[in-house]
Amino acid sequence: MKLTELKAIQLAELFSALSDASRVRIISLLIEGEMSVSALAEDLKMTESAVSHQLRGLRQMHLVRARKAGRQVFYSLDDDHVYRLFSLGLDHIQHG
Amino acid sequence: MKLTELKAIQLAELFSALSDASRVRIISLLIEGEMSVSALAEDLKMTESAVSHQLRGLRQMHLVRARKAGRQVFYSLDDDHVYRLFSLGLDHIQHG
DNA sequence: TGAATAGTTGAGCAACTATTCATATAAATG
DNA sequence: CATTTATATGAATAGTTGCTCAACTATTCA
Repeated sequence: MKLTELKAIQLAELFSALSDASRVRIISLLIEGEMSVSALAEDLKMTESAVSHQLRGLRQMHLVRARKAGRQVFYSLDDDHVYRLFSLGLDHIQHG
Repeated sequence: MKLTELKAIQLAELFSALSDASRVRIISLLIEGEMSVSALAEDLKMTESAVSHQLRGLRQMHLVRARKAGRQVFYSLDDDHVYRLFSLGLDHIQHG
């Protein structure tokens, strides 16, 4: 499979979005359903600022989507590719 | 999906292995079949040292496997999870 | 055995990343 | 309007990563 340099970079960027344990845990929570920034922060025992910074990256990669409701922002998974990548990854680390 | 901290770290490490354009291009070449370090280096226009460093990481994550033949070392994909992660990733960046 | 070839490895450095802290914005509340 | 609450953002910093270079190991061949 011959990849253009551009596609290689884009693929690497996609996987980079999942290459940090904090982001992985954020995704794992969002698989259950949408959550606000502060709920994520509390659950993950991270500051809201740190969570917000990470969500920004995930948003830019179109892995999560934001819905504003009053002063809260609820995040959810943007499409099911994310969930499938996640499951495949789990398969690999479990019996790999 | 509630993840243990350990699994979150392992998942992040797996995706980290694919989070660099050089490694992505290495994988994309190995999808076609096994290749020696120097063949990879030539194809990717990287030094053999740089390729070798990257292959080490991929080996440690069990994404590639090494077969020694004389003084050459041929690398190939370790299992089909890699290919499937790769394809899903491509799906995402193409119509995501 | 000695020279050449294929690959690995460790140190060092530049570039990047994740977090914290302080500050800013925006919406609800009094 | 002023205050509080929820989130976002920029700068600073500590830690990580990917490359190069030099040195090393292992194998082949003369």
